[in-house]
Amino acid sequence: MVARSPLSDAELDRLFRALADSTRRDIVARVMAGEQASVSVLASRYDMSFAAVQKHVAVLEEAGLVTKHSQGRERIVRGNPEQLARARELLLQLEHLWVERFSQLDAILAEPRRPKR
Amino acid sequence: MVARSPLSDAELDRLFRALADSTRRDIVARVMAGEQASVSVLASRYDMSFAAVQKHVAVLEEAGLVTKHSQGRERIVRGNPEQLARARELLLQLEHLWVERFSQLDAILAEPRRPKR
DNA sequence: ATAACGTACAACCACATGGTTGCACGTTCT
DNA sequence: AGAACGTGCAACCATGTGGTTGTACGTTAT
Repeated sequence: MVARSPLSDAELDRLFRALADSTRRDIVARVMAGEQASVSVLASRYDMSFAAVQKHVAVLEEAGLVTKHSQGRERIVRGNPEQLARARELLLQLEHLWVERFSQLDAILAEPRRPKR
Repeated sequence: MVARSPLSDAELDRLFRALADSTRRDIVARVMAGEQASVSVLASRYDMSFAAVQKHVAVLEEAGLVTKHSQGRERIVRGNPEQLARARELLLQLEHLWVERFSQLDAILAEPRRPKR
């Protein structure tokens, strides 16, 4: 159980926005799976220009989902699972609200008499 | 453990896109928490026009995160935690790829001699 | 040295997004 | 019946997004 600082609204916006594109989700999947991936190698996998893929990687990097590391003239893209965990954490919190409402409901039903409105 | 059918790329796009806005995340939080919420009651909470909030609710509805139910002249907005779970499931799968890479790595290191390249 | 490669970035374009106002229409209240 | 309310939708606008091509620049290979 690692203590993770919560993300700001703007960071969450960027994070979920980055995940809202199938090409970017695919890139994340590849780099998380450990594929040795320079930007151009990634680009060769998709039916779009190098520049387009480069932009996608930049979006992922700004969202913190990947990092880039210079290696000669190449930039190697690596996945950052921690940011995935943070996104997941938020979803879990939202789901938790759903669960908690029932305990609230129970409390209301346990009242001797509930006030009208 | 409920068997959930996987979402299409387009559905995932809509789902994460819907979550990539702090106003929408806040609406989700409210309705998941069980707040009795017509569209106009929700709208009164935010510093923007009714129409803007109505659009946000529409985006959430198309993403499957909320449902609307007629009640007289009002439309009551309810949260749908299942769609949250599906988004969370995808993140978990991506994180799982990260974990699995190490077992792959272990296998490679366990090789008597690894081929160059 | 020169060519080829990998990357970054700017300019541009079509379209989506998030906001606005205004209007139409069904429902509720007097 | 008529006023007020709640909602949906269209038109509009500024800005963002996802794609393109072209250019520049450092790194590697010949």
